[in-house]
Amino acid sequence: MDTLLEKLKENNLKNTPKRRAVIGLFLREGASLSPCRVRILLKKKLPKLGLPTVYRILDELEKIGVLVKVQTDDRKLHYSICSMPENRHHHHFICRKCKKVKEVEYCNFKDVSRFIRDKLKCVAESHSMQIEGLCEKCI
Amino acid sequence: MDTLLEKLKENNLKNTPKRRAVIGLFLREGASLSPCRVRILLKKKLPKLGLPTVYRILDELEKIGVLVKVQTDDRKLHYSICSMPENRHHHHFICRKCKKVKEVEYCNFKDVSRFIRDKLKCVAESHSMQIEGLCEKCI
DNA sequence: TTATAAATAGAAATGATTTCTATTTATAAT
DNA sequence: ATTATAAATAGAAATCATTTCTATTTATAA
Repeated sequence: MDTLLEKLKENNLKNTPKRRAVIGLFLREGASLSPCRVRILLKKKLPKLGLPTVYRILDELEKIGVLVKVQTDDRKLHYSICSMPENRHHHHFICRKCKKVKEVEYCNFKDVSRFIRDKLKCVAESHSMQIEGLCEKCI
Repeated sequence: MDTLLEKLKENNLKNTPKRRAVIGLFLREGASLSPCRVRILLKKKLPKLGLPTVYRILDELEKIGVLVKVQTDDRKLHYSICSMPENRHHHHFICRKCKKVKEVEYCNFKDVSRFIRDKLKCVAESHSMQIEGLCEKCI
């Protein structure tokens, strides 16, 4: 938590109660959350927290690397906490039951891009992968 | 084209001018298109084509396997034609310049799911991957 | 040719996300 | 501690993709 709060300062973002609450929530939940869900879960503690504020906070936290966007089938915004050190490439596993997100430090970009080059004559520049399944607890 | 039109019949969908036009468009373009873009591109030929109709046609064509949804960063709907025989697992490469979509018959799901099982103690059930880059013509 | 269900147009609703403005607050300098 | 300042926030309103609804039109099988 403290490390994450320092990140705010490093990036000239003020340490406000709402930002702390959002970070704390993601740490507790460990799951991917939509802006709407974030608001609902913080409703009791922060009844005046507005949805636009939630959107802005999530956006800021993503920009400084505290959160990551997670792709979902419903094409809505979802974020989860990101504990991976900056710029360390990785993917995400999401439990389809409890929505917990785990970081996956496995990648085969080399093989993929070789395939793209040899078979399609194209140049792969980036890729993203989402893996869905059941986590340890939900199996 | 004829193969695709047969698919309509197989699935009890009528062979209408609008459906033919949409399929034809995707065949010509070979790129991923949003519903809005589909409408714009067909405006001249079908001035009365409504957006709700486009949405419904795209949805139907996806359900019968003529089109596939393509994931994009903007979290909007995008489709592209799918020439891969049913249920043959594959991924998609999208050119970031011209938006052309190419099917990628390469997958490393075995390795990924082994990693998920051994390192995270989770069970991977499905995954999706998008690869972005430059196609032959746009390099 | 006709009867029928399916397909469509167009208006309207929905709902996520963004923008805007006035007010409040964290923080650095005193 | 106080104060000045820019940054952060609330709340209303706008935007825009997507969906729903209803009346009308059309493809197709008999």
